Amino acid sequence: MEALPRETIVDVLEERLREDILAGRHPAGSYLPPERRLADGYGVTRTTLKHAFGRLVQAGLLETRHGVGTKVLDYARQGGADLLPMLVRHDPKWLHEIFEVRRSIGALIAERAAARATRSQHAELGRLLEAVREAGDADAVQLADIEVHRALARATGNRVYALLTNTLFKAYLPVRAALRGPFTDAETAHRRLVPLVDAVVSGDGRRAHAAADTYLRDTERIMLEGLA
Amino acid sequence: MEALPRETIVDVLEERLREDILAGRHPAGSYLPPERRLADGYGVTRTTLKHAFGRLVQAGLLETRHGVGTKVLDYARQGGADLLPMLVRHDPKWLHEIFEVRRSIGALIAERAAARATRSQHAELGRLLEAVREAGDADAVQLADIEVHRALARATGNRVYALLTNTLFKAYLPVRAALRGPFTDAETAHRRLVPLVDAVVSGDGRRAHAAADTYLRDTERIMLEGLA
DNA sequence: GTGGCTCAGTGGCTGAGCCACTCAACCAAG
DNA sequence: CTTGGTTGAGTGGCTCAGCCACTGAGCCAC
Repeated sequence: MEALPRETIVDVLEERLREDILAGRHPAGSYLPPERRLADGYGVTRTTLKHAFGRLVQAGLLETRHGVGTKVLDYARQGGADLLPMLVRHDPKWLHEIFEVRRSIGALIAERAAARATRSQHAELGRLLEAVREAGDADAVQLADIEVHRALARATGNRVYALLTNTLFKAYLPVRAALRGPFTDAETAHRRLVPLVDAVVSGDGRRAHAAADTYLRDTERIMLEGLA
Repeated sequence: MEALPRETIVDVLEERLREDILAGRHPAGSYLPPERRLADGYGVTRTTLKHAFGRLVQAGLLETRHGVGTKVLDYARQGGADLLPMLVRHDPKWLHEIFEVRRSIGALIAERAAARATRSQHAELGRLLEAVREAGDADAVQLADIEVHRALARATGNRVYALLTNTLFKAYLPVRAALRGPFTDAETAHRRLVPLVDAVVSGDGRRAHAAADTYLRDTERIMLEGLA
């Protein structure tokens, strides 16, 4: 088992604030009510509210200025990719756009990985691929699959790809359970990955690019079917 | 003028903690000292420390568990792209890797934008391109240039590209001043952008892809020269 | 062994309070 | 009039002391 999530007040408050902002109840460019009043409204302490603010500030949703107030930013303009988990939870339509980007970048990563992966990275890919086949349930298969893609990103030799991959995964992690379609059968999931890993290990960039595209299109289609 | 940054205690503390973590003084997997002791050590209140913690938790550098402690995570494994600004500040070597990714994704964006941009987006690109020429100093040129790229990302019709673009810009924003090389002359900067915008407006995906690649290689080279 | 209890240690959260900053209104000097 | 300084209300930044809630290890009764 893995120990997981506690829902703290700050979590709930952050969620609530985010919803209020994304839903337009606090339009971009406007100022939030003063902290004392807002905290009062939500029934929490100012300190707690500020903790929630801190997260939203970092995410690019808010901007506080000492002595002035807290301004709602336009996330499309100021926000970074780390907003995606929030945005997906707020409106699943984002998933389509995330998948499209994932497909393009995934192909890019496969191509780079084919060109640059080291021997030991080839071996690691093999091990992780095998782990997909041996995973117990859909959940485990999905996680094993993610590990393969992480390893591919590492194999590019560019750590930024690894971080981007993390970001995109985090984006649909909140709705992960609804996207298990491609992973219900370990054997099938494994088979679907083989051409991609093969192409990368063979060092053929073009083939790796194509294989990644195929793989991502297939899994994407199945995932989106599962949603409908 | 633009009103900007205040360096608050939390900012400094966050920076300090981050350095201590990235430098390995708190290795991944280990636990930080208890908040009370750590706050004492840094000479701040526990509340303030927790604000700094909050940011690092969100960035994927720390994980707190009620009743247990605060664990240092492996950012390469858990961290998202929003860590990049921190990482660049800690070690400028990251810039090379960021630039490589920016080049690949930039080309991707240009290609998509060529295929999908609307008439009004074409017009907007024209306006923003003109703004580059008319910008006053290197700083303004750089900002105008960024706006062109933001508009390109929007023109893909996929909002995730816009967020990714923001993320990558934020990554080198902390060292922006050192990367002004390509923007010292507005006329030159403008001329360099023209083929890219032209290709996108013409709707020729292949040409847009190539033009973006050329543009990004050129500016990248000049920026990195400026660093050395 | 097994299960329940206790307790020390940890992070979560509070509420009251002071400090620092910003802005607009006012006012006096020119 | 214009200019420049002062003031005060309102805001976020930060502290402090303290209680609550959770975890895990050790103990104990069964």
